[in-house]
Amino acid sequence: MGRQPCCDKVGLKKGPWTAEEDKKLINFILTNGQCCWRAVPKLAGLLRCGKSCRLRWTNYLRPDLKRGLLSPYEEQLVIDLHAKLGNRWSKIASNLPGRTDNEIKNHWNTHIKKKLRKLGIDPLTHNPLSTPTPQQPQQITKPPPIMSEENDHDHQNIEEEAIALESSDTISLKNMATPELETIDFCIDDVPLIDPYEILVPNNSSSAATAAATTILPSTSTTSTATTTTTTSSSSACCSSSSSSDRSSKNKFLDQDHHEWQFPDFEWPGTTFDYYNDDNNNMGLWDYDLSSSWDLMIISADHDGDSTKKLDIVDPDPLINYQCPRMVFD
DNA sequence: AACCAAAGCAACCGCCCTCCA
DNA sequence: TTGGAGGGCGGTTGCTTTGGT
Repeated sequence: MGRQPCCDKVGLKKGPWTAEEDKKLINFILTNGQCCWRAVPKLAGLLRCGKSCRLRWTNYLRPDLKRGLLSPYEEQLVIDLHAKLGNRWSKIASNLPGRTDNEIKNHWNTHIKKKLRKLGIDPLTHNPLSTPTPQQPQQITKPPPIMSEENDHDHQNIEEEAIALESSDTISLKNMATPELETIDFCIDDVPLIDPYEILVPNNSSSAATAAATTILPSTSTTSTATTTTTTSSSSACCSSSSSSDRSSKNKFLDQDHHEWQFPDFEWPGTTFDYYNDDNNNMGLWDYDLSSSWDLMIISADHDGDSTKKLDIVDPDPLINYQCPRMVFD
């Protein structure tokens, strides 16, 4: 008995995603959460395979993704993890918040492989290709800690995993949670892969992506702490876009008459999809200015006069005062 | 300016694993 | 226990961009 294809491919669109398709998918996921990818294209009005939708979301549209090149630190971490785990990109990616397995895999194939070969290292075995390279421990400036409360748990996992990986010869990631910049001994096969001038000095104001991932929409919880789930608990987020505490009658997204969630149809800030057109190819829709993007989205929906939309923005500033459900991303 | 090759990366393919009835 | 469904994962493809001539 043959295995059924993941979907009926007849009439389905393939190839690059358009802005319109992205918008539909984002709209759908934000409204309904992630659930049953096979059903997503139909429900979202997309002529795509469910698998394609999932990949597009996880690899490109997810709000907690970092964009842009891997930092030297991340690159080094990838190399070390690859030495231990091999081509298990998802495992490697799980140690790099905001990075996807696909992204890391691509980066490995296009950049790191070459870099290692240039240095006389076999990218497969991590052993010298022919003539051994003189080995020196190198120091690398560690990145700014990701210490917002909502991803504390995530961070803790990363730290634990990193420490677990810390065998005799590799990375010391202890004290990652320390807010001050430190240098740590960083010895991956003791091959210096970066020059000192290549080391980025992290900005303690925290990464934009981290900030973006921090609070997508504020919780209606009465506590002042904005909490967001970690990026790994996919099952808990399935088909849920809010926590139980969010489901209070005070929630402005809750249709009081029908007891249903009402989300606005929204337009992304800008006339066309600005997130495709950033100058640096680094700042995506979800990056630094995410909260303001959502701000615009909410305000826009609020002002378009559509009575079916249940937004009731009382205090647009600060954003934390908005009465809207917390979106759970993973 | 035009052409070509190489590089980069998003997306696809198909196998594998896990869950559940 | 078994088989189907759903999703995850790694490898590969092919389109787009970039750089060189």
